Parts: sequence; C-alpha cells; structure tokens
Amino acid sequence: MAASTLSEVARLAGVSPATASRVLNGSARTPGAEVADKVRAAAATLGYIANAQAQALATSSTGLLGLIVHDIADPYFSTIARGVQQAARLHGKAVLLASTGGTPAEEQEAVAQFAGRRADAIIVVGTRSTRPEHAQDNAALAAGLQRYCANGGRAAVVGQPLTGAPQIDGLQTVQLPNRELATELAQTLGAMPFREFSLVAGPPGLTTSDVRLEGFQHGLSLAGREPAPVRRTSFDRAGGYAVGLQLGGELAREGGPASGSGAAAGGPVPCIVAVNDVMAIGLIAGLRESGLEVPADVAVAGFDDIETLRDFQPALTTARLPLERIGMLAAEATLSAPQDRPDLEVAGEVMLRFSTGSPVVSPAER
Amino acid sequence: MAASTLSEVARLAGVSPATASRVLNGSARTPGAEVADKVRAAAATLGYIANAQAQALATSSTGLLGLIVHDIADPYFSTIARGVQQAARLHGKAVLLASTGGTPAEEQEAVAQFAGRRADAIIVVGTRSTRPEHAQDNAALAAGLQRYCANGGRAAVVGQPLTGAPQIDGLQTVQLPNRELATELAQTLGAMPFREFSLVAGPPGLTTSDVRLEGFQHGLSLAGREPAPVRRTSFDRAGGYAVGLQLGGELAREGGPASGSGAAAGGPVPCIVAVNDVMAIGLIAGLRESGLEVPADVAVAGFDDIETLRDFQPALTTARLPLERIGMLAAEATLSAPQDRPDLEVAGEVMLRFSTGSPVVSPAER
DNA sequence: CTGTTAGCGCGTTCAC
DNA sequence: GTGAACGCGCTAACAG
Repeated sequence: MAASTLSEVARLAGVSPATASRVLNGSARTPGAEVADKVRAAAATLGYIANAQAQALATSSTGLLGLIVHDIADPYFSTIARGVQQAARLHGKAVLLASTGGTPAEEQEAVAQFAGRRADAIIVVGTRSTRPEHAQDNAALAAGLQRYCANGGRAAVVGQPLTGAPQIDGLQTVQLPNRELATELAQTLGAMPFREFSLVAGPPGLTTSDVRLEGFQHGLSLAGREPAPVRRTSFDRAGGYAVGLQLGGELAREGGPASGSGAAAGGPVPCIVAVNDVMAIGLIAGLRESGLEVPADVAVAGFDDIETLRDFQPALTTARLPLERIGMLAAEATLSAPQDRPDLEVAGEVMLRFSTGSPVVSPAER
Repeated sequence: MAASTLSEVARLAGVSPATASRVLNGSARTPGAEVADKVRAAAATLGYIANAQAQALATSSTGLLGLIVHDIADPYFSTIARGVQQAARLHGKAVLLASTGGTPAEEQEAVAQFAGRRADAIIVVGTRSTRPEHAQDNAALAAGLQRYCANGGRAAVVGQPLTGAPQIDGLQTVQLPNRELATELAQTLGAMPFREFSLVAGPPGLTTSDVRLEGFQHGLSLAGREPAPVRRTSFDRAGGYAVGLQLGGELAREGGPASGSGAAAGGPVPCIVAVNDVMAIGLIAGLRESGLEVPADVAVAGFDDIETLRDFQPALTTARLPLERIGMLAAEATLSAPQDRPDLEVAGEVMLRFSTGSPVVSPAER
C-alpha cells in the first residue's frame, strides 16, 4: 500500500505540504483560490488519497468505531449492526467489526484489538455470562474496557451491564427491557386459556436468557399461574429443535397414541415460550417433527421479533425489540458529547400472533 | 485516546525504546532474558497497548481487511461476512465493515474510505449493476479499485466481475455459479409436471438477478419448456410480496371464484421461481394472502438457501450457495500469496423441498 | 495567506 | 545485546 503522499502533491503543485494539507482537508482558513485549485489538480492527477493512519497519529483520533458481537450471521446481531453502521456513517466514522463467538475471553481480545487500533469508541453487544468459568475472563474484559475508557475511549454495552464489574466511568449501558417485556408477554399469555406453561431457555448463566426467564415467571405469577418448568438447552436454533423433539414426544404420548389435531379435541393446549425467536423456530420444527401442530396442539412464543422470521407460519407471537434502533442508539451514545446521561432505555412491544392462536395480521404490515 | 507509549514503558524499564520494541513485538533477535522481563513488567503495570496506527505507519501494513456489502442485515451478506470474519481472524486481520445500500456510488465511496485507511485488502460483495444511470459510478468504482490495486492493495469481487471495467490486475473474482445453478434448478423443475412457469426477478440491470434469469430460461428450454414470463419488482422481500399478491389474484380468478385446494382439483399447478430466497418468502406470503396454498395450488422456488429460512413451511426449494465458505474464500484469496491463480469458483447444489411438492426432509438435517 | 519547524508513536537501520 | 538516529505521512503551532 504505497500511494502518493501529501508532499508529492505539494511538490507537484509547487507549494508546501502544509498548504496542501490545508487545501485538501477542511482546515480553518482556506488558502487562496488559485493555489487551492493548483493543489486540487495535483492531487487529482496523482490520485492522492490521504493516509488515515498518519492523520490519526497526528490528530490522535482515528474515526474508528469498534463493534463487538457474538455472531454477525445471527439476525439479532446483524440487525443491530445495521443500526450501528448507519449511525457511524452519519458521523463519518468507519466500523471495525469483531464477530467473537460469544465468550468473554474473545470479547476481551476484541477490546484489546480495538484499543490497539485506538478506536474512538467501542460497542459491545450480546448477552453477558455469570457462569463461574467465565469469572476471570469477565474481569479481564471489564479491566480492558476500564483502561480503554480511562485513556479517553468511549464505550457502550448493549443489553446488561458488565457482570461483576465496578462502575466504569466512561462506559454507557443501553438497557434492554428484557425483564419487563418478558413479564408483559407472560402476563398476557397467562390470561389466555392455556392449560399450562413451559419455558425453553439457554444454559444457566447467560444473562439475557436468565433475565427473560425471570420476567416470564414473574408475569405468570402476576397472572395467577404456577411457576413454569424450565428446559435448559443451547441458546440457538438447534437447542430449540432438540427440546421441541423432547417436549413434542412427551406431549404426543400424553395426548394418546394418535394425538391428531388438538383443535378437534377442543380442550386447552399447553403453551411453550422460548427465550428468543430463533430458539422458538427450532422448537416449532421439533414439535412438528413429533407430529404436533402449532397452535392447534400446542402454542409457542418467542422473543425479539426477528424481521426475517416474520413470514414464518404460524406467525410467531413474540416480544419486539427495536434492534436496528438499539444499534443506532448505542452508536449515538458513544459518538455524541460525553454527557453524563443516565443509562439509555429502549421500549419494546408484545406481538400476539397465530402461534398462540391470535388472529393473523396481514403480512403486508410486517 | 491517550494511552501510554512505548518510550514510557522503556523509561520505566530503564532501557531504550528500541529494546522495548524488540521485546514487546516479535523482533528477530530477542534481548536478554532479564531485560525482557523488566520490559514486560513495565508494560504490564502501565497497561501498555501498542498503537496500531503508529505501527502501520512505520511498517506500512495495517492488518485491516475491508468488507463492502449491500446490507449487513440481509442474511445473504451477513453469512458471507461471517466467513470473511473467520478467515480474517485466522490471519490476525481486523475487519473494516461498510454496509452501503447497494449503489455503485456508495461502494466507490467505501473503497475510497478503505483505501484511505490503507486496508491491506478489500472485498466487494453484492450484485453489480448494468443500469445506464450507474455507468459513471461503475467507472469510478473500477477506477478506485484499479488505483488501489496499483498501489499494492489486494482486492476481490464476489459474484460477477466489475461491469464495464477493463482487466484490473490485482483484482480477483470469486465467481458464483448463478447461471449454472439456475439452469440446473430450472431443468430439474422443468422435468416435473408443472403446468407452466413464471419468473420473479429484480429490476433489469441487476446482474445477479439477470444472470439467474438467463440460467432459468436456458434450463427451461433444455427441459423442452417455453420461455417463462418474467415479473420485475424490487430485489427484496417486499417485491416478492407485491408480485405474490398480483399473481395470486390472477391465479385465483382464473381458477374460479373459490379456488380452494388445488390439490383436490388434482390437476398440474403452475410453478413460480424467484431469483432469491427472500423474494420467494415474500412471494409465498403474497400468494397466501390471495388464498392460495403452496404447493397445492402453486409451487414456488427460490435461490441461495438462506439458513434462517430453512425452517420455513413449506420448506423452500432453492439452489444452495455455500455463503459462509464464499466469504472465507474471498478473504483467503486476498490474504494469501498473490499468486496469479485463475478466478476462484464455487460449487452450489439444487435443494428440492416441499414448496415444489418434493418430499420433506427431517429438519434436523438442515 | 503561506512556508518552516516540530512532533504524533513506532520500527529499523546503523554504530557501539 | 543494546542505544541513537532517522523516517513513515500528516497536522499544528509558530514565523514570515
């Protein structure tokens, strides 16, 4: 990567590098029109492109925005990433992406990487972990962000605050209404004539999963329901599918050798709630594999309201999180003036659809 | 972003900056063990993190890999992005992301941005455009990449070669088997007892769409079928939905006031093929909205085999592209030795599923 | 309004 | 094995 330099342009234009710099970038005082034109012409013929590294070194500001997600191919993260990207572009920043895999150790690595590149801001997205085996890495991650912020970096965490970390001062948190929305969803569902509830969650210690679980149980109790049994599985489609096969088998057996259409039976059906949409989709696939129909034999709900999944049949009852907006918010928070505003909050919305027997809305209005 | 510097570390360790540099990075000759330890200790207590900008300036290599996509929230692109990210990490590179919106003008902007940051490589993903209004921007894009490569940058385009551009020497192309796969899909489908075929495509001038269209028509003719009529719409879910409503209305009318289940009628049904999965999903939603059932009343097929859509019901017949692998390949191509290998090719696979009446495969095997 | 100087943080050739 | 000096490309003070 050896392109032409500013001094080459300056020489060709017959001026000093400083003047060339003033012309080519938005310096306070623009040089004379003639000179400016000469410089621009020289730059054009040489195909000059300013070296951002050198500029960064000189100005100590890189225009880089670091984004750390668990998996960029997961629609949850890619939608947030789109929001971040938009905000970044609006501010003239470039996005540095790290798709980690989800462990605090990898996240910490990414933070170090971005800190080394002197990113102006870092955004960390994805569930935290309270698993004991992650305690040390969590501490390292917190320390990394701590130091990054202490050195003047701006940072934001989307979801929950860092686990087991003290107050880090430059660090913002974009609070997601996981608990509240889950409560609302459970309360709404709890008031409907379902026979019983089951919950499908990720492994214990994944904060997002745990918090949504808590919210669900709370909502159920508010609705006068018993606490629901919880199945633990992996926090992805495959986990949902596995549990779907399991639960499907149990329900089918219980409903008799030929469960058939539960709708025909007419009785109330059970309702299974997964802690996110992707798991719910897998769950439904598993239930179907077991010969059950949704919502005739069993109702299902998810969480997130992933856009790509909105044409799914039966339409999935879920709790909508404004993912793209969340990404923008996080980016804005780190990019705008470092006010000591309180932690940002976001609103969600319960979406009742046919997977729990609610009337269908026209797909046009997705 | 004012962190501690190498000379601070050196001073604290009582050595020269040069020595500190040798210790902290993998220099050829490692200094004495005692000195090394002192330096490392100093670095640790100061929380030293090397300034990548300065290193880049000194070594003229940034370790940056630029990735340009049309929309990071689109599963097609996010899956490719995952592949790129993995390869990048393997090579110790960081990924610079640009989600452009899809126009050549924005892509050109992103290329300039990345060139300015002196990215070691640039990968451009997404359909090219041959629309006349894009001719100028296409030229600018080509010129930008041309210069970037001339300056020693490595670059790759995924999909089709740049439109209207001369041979750019450092530029690799990852050829996607769009035409061949489309032909194969159409040939397979054409041999099945469908009444007739319709094609749903993006606006004319989107190369990916156009090429797949050509392939389809060719495959149909190989199967002894008439060329199929083409509906043009937007290259996304909404476009598919709109056409679905349209075609659905026509088919329903033609089938009589109460089309009901075509399966009952027993006759052969029409088959509609969309140029990508996302459009196909929208299409199905629109058809359903018109009261038609897939595949009983009408068969539907897509292209890409998007992972998130694999649990969709009816399971979508499609042509699988190994998207993640494609991303890795593109990254490897730009990151590995600049051999003059011919343009890379990728294999795909026709996936027959229930949306065209083919037997269902267990969802476990997605 | 323009040119000169210095320095951003680091790698690297040279001498020692 | 270690230190001193220079340069990467650019911006920001300071003179003129």
